[in-house]
Amino acid sequence: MEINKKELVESLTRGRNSAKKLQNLLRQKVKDDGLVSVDDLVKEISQSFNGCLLVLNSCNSGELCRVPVSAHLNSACSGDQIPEVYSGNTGKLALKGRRGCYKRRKSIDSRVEVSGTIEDGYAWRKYGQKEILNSNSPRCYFRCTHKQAHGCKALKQVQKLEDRSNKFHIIYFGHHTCPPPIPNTGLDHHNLPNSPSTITKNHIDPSLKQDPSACGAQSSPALVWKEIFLNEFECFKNVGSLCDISLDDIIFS
DNA sequence: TCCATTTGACCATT
DNA sequence: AATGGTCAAATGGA
Repeated sequence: MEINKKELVESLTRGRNSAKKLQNLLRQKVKDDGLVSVDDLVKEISQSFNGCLLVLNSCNSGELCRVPVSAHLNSACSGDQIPEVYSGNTGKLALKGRRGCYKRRKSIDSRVEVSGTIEDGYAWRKYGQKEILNSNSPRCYFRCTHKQAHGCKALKQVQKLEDRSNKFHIIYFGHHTCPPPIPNTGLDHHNLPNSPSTITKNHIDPSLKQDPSACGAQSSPALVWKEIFLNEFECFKNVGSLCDISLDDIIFS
């Protein structure tokens, strides 16, 4: 695999520097004084990772292809503005009058996978399905099963690819704030249902019923960003040629 | 009874 | 007006 390492390092360095600035902003709660805005930093970080991933993807290696999304759902709306509307099934709270008063998601905190399986270990609940124009396959919408229990805002969209590869185009939005899944072992795997959308929280973590508060849902913004970079770094490492780069060389040195 | 899925309707965005 | 994302009632399975 031939990789333009210099270009990668430059792009990662830009991302690191921007991340540091953003981290300082978040830590010190420095208000935007006109020098650098949070939005600019976020955009720069995203573009930096885009550049890296484009270089990596150009190597055409591996079964799994992960690229950032730049063309999906461009909007200035924030997911935080989505009103909390509980399911009619629970009967806890139904803001019927506000139905549809939601905002489309930002594209910045999203990523794409093309994979032969839609299973990722997390428990997802399907909340919608749409026929998409010029596509034979419907798009399915999933949210984290722990959305109500832990306030986890992770979402994903799954659509079968048009070709005959039996692969799926998966778009993830947001990051899990619920407990991570138990790594699959040979013993555990056969206990999981076939469809990830039917994986219940008990399959993932049976202890949740006893201690629903042990989820770490109150992550600080700085920690959330660090988690994002950790995930991306693991992705880079999996490609193979960056094994000689340590995490400390990339992030938060 | 509880929870997940289905699916038509609603509504924001383009 | 078209499109796509989400809601929520209805339904079914465990």
